[in-house]
Order: sequence, then C-alpha cells, then structure tokens
Amino acid sequence: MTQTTSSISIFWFRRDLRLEDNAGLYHALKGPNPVLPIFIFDEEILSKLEDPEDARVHFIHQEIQRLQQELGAAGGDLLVRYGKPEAVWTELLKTYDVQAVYTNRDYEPYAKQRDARVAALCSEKGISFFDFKDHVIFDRAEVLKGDETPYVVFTPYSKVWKARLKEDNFLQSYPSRKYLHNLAPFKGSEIPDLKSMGFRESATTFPAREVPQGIIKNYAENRDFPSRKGTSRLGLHFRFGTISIREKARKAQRLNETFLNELIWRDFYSMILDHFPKVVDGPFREKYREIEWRNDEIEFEKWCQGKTGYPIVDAGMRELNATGFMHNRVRMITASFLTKHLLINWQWGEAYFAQKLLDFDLASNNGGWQWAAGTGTDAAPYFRIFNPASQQAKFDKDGTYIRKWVPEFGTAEYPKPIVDHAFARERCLNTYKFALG
DNA sequence: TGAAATGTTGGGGCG
DNA sequence: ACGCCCCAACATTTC
Repeated sequence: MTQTTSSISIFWFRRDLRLEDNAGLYHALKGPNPVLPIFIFDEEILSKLEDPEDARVHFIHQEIQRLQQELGAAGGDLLVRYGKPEAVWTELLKTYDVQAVYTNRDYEPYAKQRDARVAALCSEKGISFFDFKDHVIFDRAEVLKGDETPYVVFTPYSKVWKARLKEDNFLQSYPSRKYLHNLAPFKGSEIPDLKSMGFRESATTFPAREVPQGIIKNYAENRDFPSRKGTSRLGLHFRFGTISIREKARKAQRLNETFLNELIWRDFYSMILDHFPKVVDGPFREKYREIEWRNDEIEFEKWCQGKTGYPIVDAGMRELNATGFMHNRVRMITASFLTKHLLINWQWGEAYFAQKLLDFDLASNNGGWQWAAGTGTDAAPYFRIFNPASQQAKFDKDGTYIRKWVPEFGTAEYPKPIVDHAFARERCLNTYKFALG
C-alpha cells in the first residue's frame, strides 16, 4: 500500500457489504475528498467464535473479496485489516491524511462502544466522524410515543411506523454506485486469508440474494409451512447488508403487507436493543428474573441434537444443525418447547441459535427468544404454550418437513418423548405463576 | 404469531 | 307433540 500525502475520507464497511444503495458510502463519495473504503475483520468478535468452519466468517470473507473486485474495477480499492478496531484505526490515522470518516450506524451495544471509541480517536485529531442510518428504515428517535418514549408494543409501533413512512420518501435509494469515480485511486491491497485468522472455508450453501419469483407476493399464505418454499431467506443478507433494506421494503410495500410487517419487526427489535441494551443480559420484564429454570443439561443437549422425541421440534433443530437455517414457524415451536416444556432459560437457546444461525442478528434473535419465553417487549403471554402436536397438525399435516429431517420417525430408532406434553404444560404454568405472583 | 377448559346452542334420537 | 338427553359445533373464559 502506497503511503500518500493527499487528503482522503475513509468509508468503513461493517454490516453493509454492498455498493448499491448504501447511505454512508453515498455520503462519503459525495463529500469533498477521495474515498478509501476499508473493512476490519474484528479480532474481538472473531476470537469469540468457536467453530473454525463458521460459515458466517466464510460468507463475509467471500463478500469482502467481491467488494474489493468491484471497487477495483471502479478504479478504487478496499483496504482490509485483521485486528482490534481501535488499534487498526490508530494505525490508519497515522498512515493516511484522513479528513473524515464515514460509516453506517450499528445498534448493538458492543458496536456502539466501539464506534464511540473510534469517534473519540478521530476527534482527538480533529477528524470528522459521520455515521448514517442504513441498516433500518427508522431508528431510535423516529418512531416514538406522544411522550417521546419508545414503543414497547409492536402493534401501535407498526401503525405509527407505517404512517411515518407516508410522510416522506424514506425508501428512496442512495445512488452510491453513481459516485464511485470519487474513490481514492489506491490499488492492490491484500485480504487476510481465512487461515491466518483461524478459520476455514465451510461447505455451507448460502441463500441467494435474489428472492425467487412469487415468494414475497404469496408470503402471507405460505410463510407458516416449513415444507414450502414460502419465506424469503434474506436474513443473512439483511444481517450483513448484502442487500438494501430500503429496496426490499419498497417491494414489500408493493406486494405484501405481511412481509412488510416482518421488516417492521426487524426495525422494532433493533430499536428495542438500541433503547434497552440490558435485554442482552436478561429479561426485558424484571419480574421474569424470578423464574426458577430447571436448566437440565442433558435435556438441553437433547434439544440441541434434535432428540426430544417431538418430531416437529427435532426436525427444526436438525435443520438448524445441518444448514444454519431454521424455518421461522419452527423457530417459535422449538423456542417455546425449550423454555416452556423443558423450563430451560431462554438465554441458553438464544446462545445456541446465535452460534448456529447463518442469519443470526443480535436484536432479532434476542427479541424472538424473549418473545417466546414471555419475558420481552410485546411478548407472548406466559400461558401461551405451543402444543407441538397441534402445531405439527396445522403446519406440517402430511409430515413432509418432518420426514425430511427426521428420517427415522415412526421407527423404533426414534426416541420416546422427553417429557409428557400435558404434564410439562402444567409444570410450566405453575412455575411461571409462582415466579410472577 | 395458543391451547385447554368451560359454557352455550341447536339438531336429532328417543321414549 | 313434547321433553329430555346427547353431543357436535361454536363461543367464551381461563391459563
């Protein structure tokens, strides 16, 4: 990398790995200086991942290569580093004559701290640090109650969200690609290989960036049936920003309100995480700290492996283990089963999903688990206990999904139920009732 | 974005 | 014809 004396701006990619409709990149390119884009493989985050074949690291690595190629073809470059963000930034700010840093906001507690420290480093040197909304349609201060406090119930939130959407052109694209001629003319950066960071390629197939024809249009009718191709499978791409949320929201607005609602849930949980970072460490509702979880480790292991003896639960867990994906309906069923039938702390399940899901997103995963356990904002009431048998009868009537993932279902090989449904239901009701008074 | 228990209603069988 | 019972089918309440 050539050292330079000419002034540049830096655009910092994080969870927005695309050149199209990228708010921060657009603003950087429209700014007064040539732009050097960078990406940091964050040692703090990567060192906590247990699996050297973690498919998400492979995915990011692949997308970084693609971005570098595209930026190279446009006459620029992507500088890629591996390390702790503060250390990397200290070095960058020494090496380059940086006038301004541009990036897109990230609402996770760790990310907010990291960005505050980097912004402080910049500020010490008189460098501007600009962050933009890109990951969501509306962020923390844009959808509030009359008294300026955040909504904690989804339905009124979504009403105001939709009303707000009509007030202005919030879904308009940022034509970042049109301004790539303002990239700084660097060349030839190296991308650290996976091995040097302690990872290997995984054999996982990543979901397509393009949603197959008809999925969104027919989302409402098909989304609850795990054997159908009824859901978008875009979670991974939303997580890493390899597609634009605005583009998909426009499509949803045009084609299917139920799908739009799912995107609103995503905004909702991002906003909740931003306003209430404590949800990362415990229940949103304090009362639920009192629940006496059984936390049986052997039962937890059976749940993880998909050996509970409840076929719809086992199918879901095996799908997750095999592919890094689980159908949304089945996520609710498996989560309800872990927390309510087995009385295992939802945080154990949250951590397992975090480790396994390709589309893992802290805000949505935490929100979903707190919903299932009844501990969260706008949560399912604690007495709402999914009956695995009737869920199966409703959503996988002919057993197609179950047979796909639990081939030994119906044979002597298949385990007996880990616990009797009626008994577990009563036990759960009593435990919750006792805790909540 | 539940399920089970309990309550109500109305048609049909039957004495 | 009538009252009584049974029991789906649906509605409401409760967890």
